[in-house]
Amino acid sequence: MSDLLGRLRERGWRLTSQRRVVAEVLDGEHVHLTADEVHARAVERLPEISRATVYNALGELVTLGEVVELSTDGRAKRYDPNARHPHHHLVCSRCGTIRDVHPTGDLMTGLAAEERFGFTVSKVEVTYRGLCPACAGQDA
Amino acid sequence: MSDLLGRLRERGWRLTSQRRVVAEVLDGEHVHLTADEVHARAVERLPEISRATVYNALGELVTLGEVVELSTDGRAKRYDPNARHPHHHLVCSRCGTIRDVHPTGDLMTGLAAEERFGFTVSKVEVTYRGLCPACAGQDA
DNA sequence: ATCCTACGATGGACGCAATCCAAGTCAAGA
DNA sequence: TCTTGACTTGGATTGCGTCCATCGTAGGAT
Repeated sequence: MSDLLGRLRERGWRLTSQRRVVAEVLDGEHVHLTADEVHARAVERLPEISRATVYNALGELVTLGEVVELSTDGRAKRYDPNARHPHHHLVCSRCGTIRDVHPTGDLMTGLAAEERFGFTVSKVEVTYRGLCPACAGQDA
Repeated sequence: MSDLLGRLRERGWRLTSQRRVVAEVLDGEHVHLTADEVHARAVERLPEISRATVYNALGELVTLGEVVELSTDGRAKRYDPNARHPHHHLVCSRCGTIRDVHPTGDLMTGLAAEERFGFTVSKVEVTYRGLCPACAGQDA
């Protein structure tokens, strides 16, 4: 994120206290909050902020390319602020913990031309699934 | 799917007319129906089948490993019957069309040990995104 | 062929995530 | 300071999925 607020202002984003708080909450590595979690943290700083506003701000940040939306389980979407440094995800199948990962190699070349069905392919998302150390520890 | 019903019977699956219809609807390549779409098609053959039953049957087929659940867009989950032949997906960003693809290369080796955060990684899902020929055709 | 019974089906109520909307509020340029 | 269009609000609404009490039935036993 670093100078997210500066970049947004340059793009003509009207800077309200609500938007500022949402952007501040979404800062750091391995941050993958749901909209409700973002709202809960935003409320700590700005008690009257509404859910609708959080949804609006998140949607705009996604459109602007500053945040990526993840749906790793069919439940609530999660918002990842690390959009400026492309990466993939490692997800615990039991507890849902998510880590950012940076696999090596060109993932794009694996898909042969005759397997593209005429699509113009523009990006690849990779999700590794398994058990995190804590969940692998507990038997069963 | 081929002899899905036979395999299910061997596993002690009680074969009801409802389950048979759900299994029949989920047959073929590049089939990625939502639960509601499965229900709609099932109703054509068995008018009184309920949505709850379709959800139950789909959930069981997923547990049995005969069908995989996809959430490519955060909207309704989709059900892919091709679970016995592992594959990945190519999704149109505009219309949502999904094709099965089989990329070459070992996707697992790309993830360095120090990038695994102690996880025991058991599978990898790859989603290619882009525009299908029809959507790329229309300008805008 | 018939009976039994445990497992499956039903459908309406419920819950969660997300979106919509009309009315009120405010950031930022003049 | 004023003005205005963009933003915020919260309650209603929608979409997707699950739950649950009741009814029905597949398939083994006789």
